[in-house]
Parts: sequence; structure tokens; C-alpha cells
Amino acid sequence: MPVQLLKIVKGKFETPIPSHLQNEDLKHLQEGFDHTNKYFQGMVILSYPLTKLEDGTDFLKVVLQDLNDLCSRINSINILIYGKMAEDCAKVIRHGDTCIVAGFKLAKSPTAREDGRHDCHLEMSEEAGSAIYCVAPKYVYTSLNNLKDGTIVNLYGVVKFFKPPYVSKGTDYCSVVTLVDPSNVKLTCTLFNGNLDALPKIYKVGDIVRFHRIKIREYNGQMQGVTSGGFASLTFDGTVGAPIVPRTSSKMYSFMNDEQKMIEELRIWAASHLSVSEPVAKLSGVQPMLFFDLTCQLVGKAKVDGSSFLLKVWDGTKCPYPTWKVPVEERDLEGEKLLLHQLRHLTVDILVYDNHVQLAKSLKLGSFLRIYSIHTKQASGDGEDVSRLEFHLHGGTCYGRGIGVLPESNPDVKELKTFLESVDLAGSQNMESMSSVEFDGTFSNVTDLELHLQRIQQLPVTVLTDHQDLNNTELKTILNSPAPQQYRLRAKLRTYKPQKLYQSVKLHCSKCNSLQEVPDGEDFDFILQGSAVTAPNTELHSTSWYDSVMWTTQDQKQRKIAIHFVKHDEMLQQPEDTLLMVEGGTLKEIWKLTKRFKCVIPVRSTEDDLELLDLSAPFLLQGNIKYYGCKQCSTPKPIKNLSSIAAEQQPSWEPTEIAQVLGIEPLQYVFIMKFTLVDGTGALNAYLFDYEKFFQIPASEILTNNFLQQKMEMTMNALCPPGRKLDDLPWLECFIKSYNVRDATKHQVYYQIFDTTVAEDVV
DNA sequence: GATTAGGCTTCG
Repeated sequence: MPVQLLKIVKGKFETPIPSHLQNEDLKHLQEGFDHTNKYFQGMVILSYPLTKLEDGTDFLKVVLQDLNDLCSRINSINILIYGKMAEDCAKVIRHGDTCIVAGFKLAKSPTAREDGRHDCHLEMSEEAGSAIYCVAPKYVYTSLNNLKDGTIVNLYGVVKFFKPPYVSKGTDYCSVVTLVDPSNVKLTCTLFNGNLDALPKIYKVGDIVRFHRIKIREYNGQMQGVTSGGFASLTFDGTVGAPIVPRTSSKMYSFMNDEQKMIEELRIWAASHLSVSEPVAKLSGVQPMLFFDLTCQLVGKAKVDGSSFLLKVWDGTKCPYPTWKVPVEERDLEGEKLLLHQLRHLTVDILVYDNHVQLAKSLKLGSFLRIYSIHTKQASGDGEDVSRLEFHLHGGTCYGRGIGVLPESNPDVKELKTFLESVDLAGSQNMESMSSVEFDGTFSNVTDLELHLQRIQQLPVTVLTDHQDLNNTELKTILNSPAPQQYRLRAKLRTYKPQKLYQSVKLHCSKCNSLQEVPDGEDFDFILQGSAVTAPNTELHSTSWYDSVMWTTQDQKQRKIAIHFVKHDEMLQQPEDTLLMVEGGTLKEIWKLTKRFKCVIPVRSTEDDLELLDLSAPFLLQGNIKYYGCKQCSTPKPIKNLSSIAAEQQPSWEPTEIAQVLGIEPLQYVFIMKFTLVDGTGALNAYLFDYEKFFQIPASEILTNNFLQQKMEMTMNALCPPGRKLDDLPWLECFIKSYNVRDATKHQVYYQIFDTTVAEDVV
């Protein structure tokens, strides 16, 4: 059969190529050579529509590329097919197919000069005894729930998370991409390539990717994708109805109808199963203390110091807050001076740090960027009375922090360009007039910020939760009175400590009244590592009140991990209701378990029982919160006591109850701050000791909850706006008590705030 | 030819 469609089965042709035929390279296809028993193999990179010659003969032209010689300047050749063979071929041949052609006639190509292909073309027809074997690359795609360790697969996925390519500490760029598919399984892929272009061009969550030849490995008990030698990717916009245009650096890729259908299906699935990312922020919509992604154009850049670099960008909208300008040497600033001047009220300075510096330096002026996870921060410079909004791209790549360059073809860029052009047309005149009113302080367009500031200057930013009938006492009077007493007062918060709010969270033991720092993750990790040295004692596994499972890690350490699932009524409960005890786990594994299970108690085994770890480690993890016990006041009791809670009708696994049965005196998270209050008659330092009531933020949650951290920072900015003159500070209504502290040599009066809370509408 | 990183915000 002159035209034959071959299948590849297990890496070989299903029907073998006739054995007398031998492969010939493109460069050996020359006039004067004998090609009788030779074949040429290439991939279809172009296939023209079937036409008829003047004499009525069918004619088909296809272009084959030599896959073995992609580096040569000339690596493709025209194939001209005549008669019935042309007709047959047109039916089966597709872009991306591999074709084997034999029995051809070689002739000078009249178009070589224009099309830059081989000087000769190949003429083929049935009459001449030609043969074409066509191999459609049949890619098999594995769904994410069917991945096996050690395999190389092709797959599709919807991007659930990604880090735009960044410079790794090794030799390559790195991009981390987490995919999901309709099997609802996630796969995090770590992709490396020395060439930035070879990594997938993902611009937003929801984009769809097709990966070819990705290697699957097991890492930390989960499947992981990593780049293999032949890795290739296509990326598509994930929006339902958007044009299906693959983004790829590869000049050659197969893409056919099946693939189109796959993209459409995934788009529809994603639309109903993937949480939609938040609306894209514009500079006009930014708030202090936010992390956001910005699509913008680069108009200036400058080196600042070794670890930071400045990008001046704009998106055509005006930030409602006064913005921070990073001081740089005039000669260090790259960019068109006139443009920078014209846009000076619309550009913002973004300071990028550490690992982002190298990429930032390489950015081209005028290019369109998406900067991921910019942090806004309100701060005031030295001697300034207004606070300014700072934009930081901190070091590291957490949460996908990074910089991506968007091509001009990107729909968001097209929209932005149109918008920027319209801003430009409105004229710099507008900008000029705007800046002049800004300068003489008659800016009539009162922003939300200013309204907000006006409001907080009139009403107190804190209110009393009790004692409203009492009259205010001046600070001078309080300072001159003996302790202990209680007062209502009205004052301004001149300053507070610690300024770094994460330093204000401590652990408090209500029994011995001691305070201690919250241990950090490293301390915990260290204790876990120490306890993992001893293998779980299997004699303690699966008792009347818990079921145990154990496995050994695949890595070199061969670590043993045991999980003991506490039963209720002799049955296992739903994961979200389950308390489990874990032995030998790492910080990360334990953290993962807390995501799925209600409570996690890290334990180790002794000869005859399970026991809690050192009390420097949390005795319990629930959700995001680590619960610690007081070392002085706790007398740990047998783990078996937990079975009494498990036997309750509906075990609630309350941390206090767990602590009690385990003999643990729980430490409570508390905010400790020192407020310097002033009222014109005097100044006093009052301590704030607050579990939750004052800020209406649980101290236990703030260290792991970014939203709450932002809320806290905004609250403090409202109570004590940075850079403001004393007159412009808001009033606080507080209730304080004075108390005596005496030791052998000294007597002092201290003050503590209580029964006071931040006003509801402050944040 | 291995390495890079292996998601879960900095602390400037």
C-alpha cells in the first residue's frame, strides 16, 4: 500500500518498515546520489490544501522537518505528491505526524531561495513506486490520579498555583506549578531549564497546560513532577470561549482536534471546580497591607544596592495614597527622562529584593509585566508628616512571589495598552494640573483615605466595654495618685512597643503567670528530628482505642512513620473529626496532617507506652494553631487518658480538655504591648495584656493568619497613624488600672489597660 | 553531569 498509516506500539512500529530501506539524513539527499533503497523520515510542519494541477492531476505539498538535525540552518524539505497518492495522503496526514517517505525522485527545488528549505524537493507518486508511511504521534495522557513513581508521562492539568520562572540557586531557571484535573488530584511539578523560554508560559491561575515527557517521582509521600530531558509544554488561556492558542517556545509541536476538545473540557471543568482568583488589582484599588498581583508597564529601573532593585511601573490608574519614592542616584535611573517626568504622579516605585534582583535587572524598559504578590506597606519617612504607601517584592518565592514578562499578544496586555494610550491622550496637561493642586493642598477630590482619617480624628478609635458612667481622669492626676486604682481616660497613643507586631505575641501560663516567647518552627523541627531517631515501638500499635499504620520512607533515611488514629465507639471517625497521634513525622508531614485531620498530637514511643515529646514542642496541633504546655506547671499523664475523651458521645477534642487529661497546663497566646498615652497633661505607659478582646483578633491565630496580621497592622495604623503630628492623632478611650510592683530596692506603679476594645469601624 | 526546589508571603 503506497500510503500507510502506522501505529507505534510499545515504542516500535506496529508494522515494520521494509527491511531493505535505510534511513537517509537530510544533508545526504543530494542530486547524483542513489536513493533507491533509502527513506527519509521527518515531521510534518506544514501541509498545504489538496489542489489540482492544470491537467487535472491531484497535487499535495507538505513540508517535512528533519528531527535529527534541528540545529542546521536548513532542516526542512518540500515533498510534492501527485495523483491518487496526493488524495490519499491529504486524508491521513496531519501537522505533527512523523512521515517516512521512500521511492521518491529528487529534483532541484525552484523555491529554495524563497522558502529557505533544502535545495532539492522530493517528488512522489504511485506510478513512480513511491511509498509514504505516516505515523501519527499518539500521545497518551495520564490523569493525575493514575501517576506512578518513576514513570515519564504526558498530562494535562489546570494551573492551581504557580511560581513564575525565577533564577534558582543552581544553574537553571525554576518554576513550580501545581496542577489539578477532573480526578481532583493535585500534582506539584518542579520544572527546571537553563532557558527561560522553555518553561511553561503561565500567566495566571486557571491557565491550562499540557506537559509532554514529565517525570513522576514520589517525594514526601506524594507524587511530584519534574522536568525530564525531553520535557515540552503548551499553555492555554483557561477562560471558557477564549481562542485556543498554545503558548510555547517550541517551534514544533503536535496539536490536533483531540487536544482542542481536551482544552475545552478542562476549561468547563475548571470553571466550576477551581476557585476563581480574586479580581485583578489596579493601582487605584490598592490598600495598605495587601499582597496583590499587578499588571503594569515598566518605565524605569535603577539599582539600589546589592540586595534590592527598583522598578518604576504604571498601569494608567492613580494610587489613592501618597506613594513612596525610593531615593536613587540620578545616574542610576534608567528610563526615558521625559516619560518618567510626565508620568511621575502615576508611576509607583516597587522595590524588589534578593533573588528577584537578577531577573529585574534583565527586564526591558517598556515591557509589560505581571508582578506577583507585591506587598503594600504604610510607613513614614524621616521628618515627613504624611505616611506613604510602599511597594515591596520581598525575597523568596512563597505564594508565587515573582516577576513575569507578558507578551504583547496577551489579552490583559492588549487591554492595558489601549488603556495606557487613552491616558496618554488625555494629556500630560491633566497630570500637571492635578499635581499643582496636590501641592498646594487643595486637592478637592477627597479620597476614601482622607474621609477615613477625618472620621478617626473625631471619634475615639477605642471604646470601653464597661464603666461608661465614669468620668475621665487626666493623666497628670492618675500619675499623682497612689495605686491601686481604676480610671477612665481619654488620650492619644503617641507610640507603642513592640513596633514589629509579631514580637507582641507571647505565651502565658495563667497558673505560674510566666511569659515566654512563641517557639519557632525550627525548634519544633529539631525536636521532631530527635524523636524520629527512635523507631516506633510496634508492640504499642493498634490497641482498643486506636488503630495504627506504619510505613517507611522511600528516601535514603528509611525513616519510619507511625500514625495512630484514635477511634470512637470502636470505629474510625471522619478525618475532620479525627484525633491522631504521629510518631517519626517531619514538620511538613505533621503540617499536612493538620490540614486533613481535626487534631494531631506528636508522640514518641517508649518501651511500654506512647508519650508526648518535650514540652518545647506543641503537645497538640489543631488547624493552624500549635498548643503548648507550661514546662513548670505540667505533669504529663499517660496518653491512654485520651481514650476517656474518645469515649464521649461526641468527642469535641477541645484543646483545654485534651490538656487536662494529659496533665498539661496549657499556655495561652497573648498580645503584650506597651502603649505610651498622652493627653496634654502628662504621659504614661500602660501595658496591654490581651488574649482577644482588645483587638478582636485571637492572639492564638495571628502568627499563622495573614489576614489577621493585616488587620492588626491596619488597626495599629489607625490607632497611631505613622508620621502624624500629635494634634492629628486620634483619641483613645481607655480603662486602666494602676498596681504596685515592689522589690527590695524599688517601688513602682504600673498601669494596665482593660475593658477596652478597638472601635468597630476602625478597620 | 549533577544541581536547582520540593508552594503556604517579609520582618528590608
